[in-house]
Amino acid sequence: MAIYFISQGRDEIPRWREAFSDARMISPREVGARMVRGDGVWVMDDTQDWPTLVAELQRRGAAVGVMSYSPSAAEAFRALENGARAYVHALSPPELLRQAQLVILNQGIWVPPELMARVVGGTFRALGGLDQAQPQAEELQALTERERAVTQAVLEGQSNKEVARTLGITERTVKAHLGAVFSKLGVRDRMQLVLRLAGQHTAIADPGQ
Amino acid sequence: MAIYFISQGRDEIPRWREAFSDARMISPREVGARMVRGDGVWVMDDTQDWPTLVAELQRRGAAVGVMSYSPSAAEAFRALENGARAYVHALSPPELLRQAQLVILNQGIWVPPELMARVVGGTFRALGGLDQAQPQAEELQALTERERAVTQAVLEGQSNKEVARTLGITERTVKAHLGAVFSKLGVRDRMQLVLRLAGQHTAIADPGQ
DNA sequence: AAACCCACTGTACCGAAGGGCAGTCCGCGA
DNA sequence: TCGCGGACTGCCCTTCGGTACAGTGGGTTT
Repeated sequence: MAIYFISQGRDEIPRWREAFSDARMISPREVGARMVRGDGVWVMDDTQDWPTLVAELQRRGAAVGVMSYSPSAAEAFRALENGARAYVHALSPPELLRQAQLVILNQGIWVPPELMARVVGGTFRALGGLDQAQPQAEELQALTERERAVTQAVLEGQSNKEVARTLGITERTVKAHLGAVFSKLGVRDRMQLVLRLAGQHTAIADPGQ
Repeated sequence: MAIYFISQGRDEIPRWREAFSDARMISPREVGARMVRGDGVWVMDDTQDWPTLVAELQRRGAAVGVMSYSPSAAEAFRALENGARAYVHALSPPELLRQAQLVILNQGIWVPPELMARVVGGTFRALGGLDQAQPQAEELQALTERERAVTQAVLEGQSNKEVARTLGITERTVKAHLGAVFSKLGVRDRMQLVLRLAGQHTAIADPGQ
């Protein structure tokens, strides 16, 4: 596993040399031939067309980090969107650089604390992180109280017999409720029910076990 | 630096114990008094009011990760919004858990590859470099080719008869494969199978060809 | 050649799941 | 008062799901 550093500027950064003593300076053209899956590559943002380069390296399995002398949230976004896993100030202390290096080599994302909130907050919502969560909750509104309770139990993997016992009713009644749920939600059986509502159980009122 | 684990469920996860042998199970009330700045805390999403707990722990300087049996983009978002630095499947292989642990202790963010794109934005081009990091793929690698195919179909809600038709085999054979899957993954029936692998079927769709 | 894994199939059994038909109780609105 | 919907139940039936027992055939390893 090798570490590479790419920059348009001819001089390397002392901090960086101090942080990664075994790393190698390399040109944007060379890196394509040298690097292998799992390598770490740090790209300075003064590099020609760095977003494209980052995307390419990432696609080929490298853990890519972007460095900048003048960090900005906008540029951090561009870096991350192109597959970079880290975005740091080029003059960060060596310990911090090593830390970021460690993180990205382990499939993590590293951004400066002050940008953290915007990275996790902004994009996610913009992309609709909550996409189909609402529709499902609405679907459940069509169910009666009892039907929801039965559905909840089924979503926990309980059999009809178990549901009957936990709700204090007969297995036949459980089947009756479930039948209503199936037709209301337009599913065939309990399998398709859990498939449709999987991961959504937190949205249903929790009976408290 | 200590590692804590918080869950409402009475049983701890073998995977987790295997990953962090020196970690300690702790209750939501105890953790406030015990933990100090820099500690790592893993919170299961079955914990009462976990988002608030996560926010509080994060505010006090802990590296917090959230675990779930049924990961979803929406829940990952909630976790990160509340200050968690990792969001992982509770049944992830130990190496992966240790990896995530390492990342969050170094101020990084760790999310499953399939959620990465949504956290970071843009299209999912992270696939190439991350294929070996998929937790569920790990889980399924113990299965044979045919067993995976059957599992895939079942995870789409197909009945045994339908699976048989789509794979061009007898229903009896489907049952045979499925039985093997059950025993290998330690589940009782298809219900448990779906509950365990739901939400990840997209990830196991392609390794076929 | 023997041992083994994988894919595949049949017969048979039993419990789970789903649903039709019928009926009871209760509360609520017209 | 009647009608209606929700919750609840019994009986009965069919299909589905899971498994035990019992193989066959192909491929690889020892």
